[in-house]
Amino acid sequence: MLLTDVSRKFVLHWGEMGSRWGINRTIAQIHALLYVSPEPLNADQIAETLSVARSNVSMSLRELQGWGIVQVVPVLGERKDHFTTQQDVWEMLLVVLDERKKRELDPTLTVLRECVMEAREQGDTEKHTAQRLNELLQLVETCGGWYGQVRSLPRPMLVRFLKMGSRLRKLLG
Amino acid sequence: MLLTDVSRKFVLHWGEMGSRWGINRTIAQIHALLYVSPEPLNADQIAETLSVARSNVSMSLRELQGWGIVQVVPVLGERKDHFTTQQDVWEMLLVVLDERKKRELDPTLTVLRECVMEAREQGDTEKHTAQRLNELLQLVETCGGWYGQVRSLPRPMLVRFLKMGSRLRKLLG
DNA sequence: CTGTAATTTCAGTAAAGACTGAAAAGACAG
DNA sequence: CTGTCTTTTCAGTCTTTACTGAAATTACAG
Repeated sequence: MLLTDVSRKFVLHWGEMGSRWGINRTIAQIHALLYVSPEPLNADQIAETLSVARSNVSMSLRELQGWGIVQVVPVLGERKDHFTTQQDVWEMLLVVLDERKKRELDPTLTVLRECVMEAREQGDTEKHTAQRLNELLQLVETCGGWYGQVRSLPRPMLVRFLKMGSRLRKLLG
Repeated sequence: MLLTDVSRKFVLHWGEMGSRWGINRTIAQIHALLYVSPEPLNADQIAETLSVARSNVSMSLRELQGWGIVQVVPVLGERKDHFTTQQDVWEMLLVVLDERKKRELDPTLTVLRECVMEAREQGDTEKHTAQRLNELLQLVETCGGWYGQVRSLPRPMLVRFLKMGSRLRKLLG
């Protein structure tokens, strides 16, 4: 299995972007590879194509499955597990956002709430801190709530909403 | 300079979150520290409070200034540079999003456009790749365009928009 | 069961990223 | 200028994270 020029370019860039957003480079590359692959790949093919150890692929695939963007598919007449990724990019985006919300935003909300409470208990000593942290908490809560709203829109409406461009302003104005 | 319990908790958490999003832990901690500090701090104070080398603080502050979320403020009767961060959290969020768009989304757009073009040049060989990459490109373009729209709303309208919760659905329905 | 293929685990190692301290450069009062 | 205070740079080191390969485990056909 050899990557074409275009695929290689994409896979490398995707890996790079991943690592800038706190996602392991190899994991992002595997994801990219599966995304452009016309058919499901098995772990050996992935390892060979990306020149990484078989065991590394195994761990990375498990991670991707944990994120919910890669799944095992059976291939007729093949004993090895084969893997694909979501073909619908919007679904993929939402799944990733959900996961990051759960893993990072929600814990931050919890910590901020605790901090604001504790700061208030300290009275005047922490008045300023309480103030600042509360502002941040409001922001995070607002964004989280908004995301929940958007998330619950039926898919076509969501896409329509994002595509509506300059009409957004009119709508609100 | 010793951190209070609340501040320490917040600073540590913020550092942790930063590193999950591809931002150096120390840099995020410095940002958090400045955010809760009632008055501007100089580099030595920061270094002492967070127990990191003075030189590290220097580099990190420079990075934060590059992101546009920390600035130097002169303090009367003080020779050393003092630093603060945006007090308006919304402004802070937008500045960070702008910067990440510029650094990560825009380059990705460029690469995807190139890839789609190159794939199309290959004709049938890369038909599938062209297809997949184009879908991704559409997604990124849509999101980028949408952000541009939202970004250009006057601040109060933007906040109102994010806070509007369940009315969003009605508005679109 | 037994043997073979496939996958996972994990201790050890390699690579990447972050940090330090010493030295250089810059700023500025006298 | 000169001397002092401040900031920056960067080579070397340390820490963290990622990766490998050998061994253990699992899956399953015969």
